Amino acid sequence: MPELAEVEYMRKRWNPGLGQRIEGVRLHAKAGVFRGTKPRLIARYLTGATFIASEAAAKQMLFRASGGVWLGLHLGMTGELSVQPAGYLPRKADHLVLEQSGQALIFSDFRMFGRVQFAVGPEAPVWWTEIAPAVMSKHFTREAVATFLRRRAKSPIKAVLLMQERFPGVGNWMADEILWRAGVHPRRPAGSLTPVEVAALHRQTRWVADHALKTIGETFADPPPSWLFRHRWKDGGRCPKSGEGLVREEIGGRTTCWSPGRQQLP
DNA sequence: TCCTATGTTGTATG
DNA sequence: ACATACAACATAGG
Repeated sequence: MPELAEVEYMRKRWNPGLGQRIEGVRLHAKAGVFRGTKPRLIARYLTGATFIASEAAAKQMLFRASGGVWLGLHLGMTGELSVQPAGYLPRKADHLVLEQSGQALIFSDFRMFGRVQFAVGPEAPVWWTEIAPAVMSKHFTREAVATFLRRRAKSPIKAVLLMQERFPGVGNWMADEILWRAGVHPRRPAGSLTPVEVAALHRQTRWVADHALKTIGETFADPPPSWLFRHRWKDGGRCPKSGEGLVREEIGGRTTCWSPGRQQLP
């Protein structure tokens, strides 16, 4: 489920816990989402700490608690955050539960492609600070995109858009939406795009991120029917701009949807 | 039973 | 060292 805007929405779901003490921690220490961490240490440090602030970047979230405690969450493919009433009994996929007075903050992920990260210290940990600058930031320039596409010249542009080191937060549906709006065929080699196409790709990346945050990121509401998003999920969909049938094929290992009239190979 | 799924990551190959 | 391609991870639902 989660790309840039879905992640932002999920981050805010824990807002009711801000300013509240974490009275207890329940976790599934052997769950794959804790790979590379020491779950018992996480439980020990979080217990008694106060949840202070959170932010999202790319497809990740960072939760800060008192005492220099930093909790990172990645939702993988099926991760979710929720708030449940106090006394809630964790279910199978509820791998991390932060108990507060009157409520519990839940991280669940049945497929366990998500992950938990953890650090203690005065500064945000490197696994957070090394995330690429957001596509809405001033660092995401047309020139940076052009340089990156040149370095990945032979890969299909669809696969390149999924690379988090340059397009943080872009996932499968966003990549298709961006290419559709830019009028670029997903199978085009990244190095073959003209300067005009690179400019369009850069502009549409920002546009899609901005508008997804305003719809999905705020209320989890679907974007309007004018978006490819609303038509791309199953066979038989029609292009909201041209009305022609959409095509779905696997590109770069991911199901890809495009509008053949608007997005052509040379 | 078989296929698909809004994501990464390790590994093999060039 | 770098770029590229793809299997693997784990689970549910159609």
